[in-house]
Amino acid sequence: MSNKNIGIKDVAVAAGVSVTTVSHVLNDVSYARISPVTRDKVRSAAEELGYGPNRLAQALRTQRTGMLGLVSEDIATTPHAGRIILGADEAAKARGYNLMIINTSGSASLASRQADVEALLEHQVDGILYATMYHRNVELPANLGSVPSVLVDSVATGGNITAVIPDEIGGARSAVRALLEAGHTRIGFINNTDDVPATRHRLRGFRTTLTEAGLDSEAAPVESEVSEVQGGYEAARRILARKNRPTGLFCYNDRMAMGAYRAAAELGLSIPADLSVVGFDDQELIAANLHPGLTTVALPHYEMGAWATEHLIDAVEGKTDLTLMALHPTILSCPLVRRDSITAPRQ
Amino acid sequence: MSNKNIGIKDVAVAAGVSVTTVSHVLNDVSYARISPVTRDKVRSAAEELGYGPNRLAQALRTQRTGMLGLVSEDIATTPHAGRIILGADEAAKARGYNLMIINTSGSASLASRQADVEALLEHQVDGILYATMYHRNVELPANLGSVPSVLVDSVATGGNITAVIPDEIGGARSAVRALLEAGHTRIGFINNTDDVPATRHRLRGFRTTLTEAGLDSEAAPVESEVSEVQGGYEAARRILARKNRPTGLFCYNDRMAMGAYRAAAELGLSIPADLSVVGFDDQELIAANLHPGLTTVALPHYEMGAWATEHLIDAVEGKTDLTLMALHPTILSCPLVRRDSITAPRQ
DNA sequence: GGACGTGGGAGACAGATGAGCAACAAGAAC
DNA sequence: GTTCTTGTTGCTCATCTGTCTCCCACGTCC
Repeated sequence: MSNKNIGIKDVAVAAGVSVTTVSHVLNDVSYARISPVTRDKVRSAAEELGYGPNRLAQALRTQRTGMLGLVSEDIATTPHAGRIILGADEAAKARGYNLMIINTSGSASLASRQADVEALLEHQVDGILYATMYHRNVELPANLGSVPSVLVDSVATGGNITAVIPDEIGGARSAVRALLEAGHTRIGFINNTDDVPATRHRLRGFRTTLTEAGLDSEAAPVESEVSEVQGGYEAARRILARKNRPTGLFCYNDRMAMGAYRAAAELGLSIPADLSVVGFDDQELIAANLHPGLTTVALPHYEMGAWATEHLIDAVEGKTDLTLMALHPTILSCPLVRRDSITAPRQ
Repeated sequence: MSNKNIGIKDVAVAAGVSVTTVSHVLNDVSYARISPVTRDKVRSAAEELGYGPNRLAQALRTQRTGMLGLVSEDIATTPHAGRIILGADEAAKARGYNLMIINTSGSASLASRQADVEALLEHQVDGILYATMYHRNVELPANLGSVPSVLVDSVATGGNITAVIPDEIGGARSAVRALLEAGHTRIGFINNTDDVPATRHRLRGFRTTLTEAGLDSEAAPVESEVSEVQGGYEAARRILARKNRPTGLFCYNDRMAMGAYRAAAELGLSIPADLSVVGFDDQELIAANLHPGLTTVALPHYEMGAWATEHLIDAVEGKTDLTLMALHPTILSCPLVRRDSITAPRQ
């Protein structure tokens, strides 16, 4: 209930002490020697007046605003942004920081990205989180370097900025292993056609896991399409039309898996009895609502947001040297979320 | 590329004038009389040094931070939040403001909401946007009143705070009209069981539109369930099992419509040939990806975010008196988004 | 006359703002 | 023709915003 325009000096007058003393008491300044009685007077005066500190003035003096900037791509179009923001917000709140958010578009010009960062800088944010909406290489605005910053879900083209990304390969391996463990020996992969790291990494995870299991590429067909429902449908039609069709299907993402569901339905194949399916992304809206529920690999967006914030704050407070972590991106694992789309193949 | 720690006084030294003059020039102070020559000197000095204003210091003096607080419910769990944020961010950016965002949970205690607002207040935000994730009545933290504020997607229990909400009734009417215009005369409604305004309003829109069309309640069955895919499925099974089953179905939301799709498929009913369906919400992930694409009613989240921000800034700048608008919530229309799930009924 | 216990004064942070001052010109009074 | 008045232009000084922090002051008791 902090009434605006109640300052430290109003508290000082009410408590009958100087502003210095109020500041000392309220901030628990270690070297200040003030009697318990006075401390009480100050504290209760502050309470009664509904005093709340003016963080601006504090910041001006201490050179620390307690604000972190977050520039996030495509806030509205993907649910991933929300999870990053949530992770960042909770981590920040836990340490007394707040988030200033600016949206940018994945296709925004470098100048516009730079203007976004500039706006954050003018507000004297203590650090900046730069979040992209899918794991890829981005060119960063130059002014980003003027405060500690961390990249979320991508790595910089130039390198040397701390970044946190998902373990695409590990996620793909978990997905394929789940199929393997259920007993499948013919497993197909429906991949994306975009040339992004995820495309390559998920494929690599798929391949190496099957190779290790002794399954050759004959039993591991791959079809690629645009990573949407329609693409998934088409790729699934193709892959399921093969002579020796796979009994397990790993899909690049949940949307493509949704397309695969439709393809299977049209072919009279029931999931999971005739075809086991695994997705990627764990988009609740899809994965949990498909019938049967889609087993999929979750992207650690919340965790990346929290990790990045945690370490950014450490850097701001001088507890960490980000440049040391900038050599290699930190990789967070992608856990498998089990639902009902996998079972043992008909022998 | 504003280097930090370059201040107005550095510019003053470089330009060979006083800081006052620099301030006058850079802010285009109307009453300041400064020669064009001096103005140029100042501006180019600022440019060269990469000067950027320190908004904190400005704010301390002017009592205006250029920051708006946005407390948003459940950022991560619904795509709606993202659209509100986007609308708010773009409107704010266009007028030189930035957003400070705090997440809260729909189920958070009043004390915790109050703490969120308090944090915003300590940062001296100029105004606050309070966004809930579904249109309902909320109890607001008391300290919200200390700066101009606008409610997004809800109305306050106490009333008298400016709010903007979607036109649920109009949206429902559009949905039903679309079915009517396609020639349907037996139209069912699958409703939500939660007691929220949307439930009542969509039902009212449904009823009045049909009554106006001369269709009695016999031809307009309603079934209610929890507003998820499963609930939609169950309600659809019931409604489609009726002797004279409807040929058109209006669903409370897209998730329930997704359940209806499944029910139809199981009954061998093809959409839209045997059953036309309309949803509500326009959740892209579902509506655009269902097969056939779901015709649905869009909620104006982006527009509400933008409207609220626009008017909040007007209030902050004294161009509007929010208390005048607080008497009745502003209602934004919900447009119908046509896809492929409606056609004429088989005669 | 130190040591100790208590507390206060005066910048500084970065910039905004309105009153005020110097310099000069034109017009007026003598 | 000199001095005074008045006005205008161009720019600066002092002060203010709310808080922190270094340094100093005052009184008391050994």
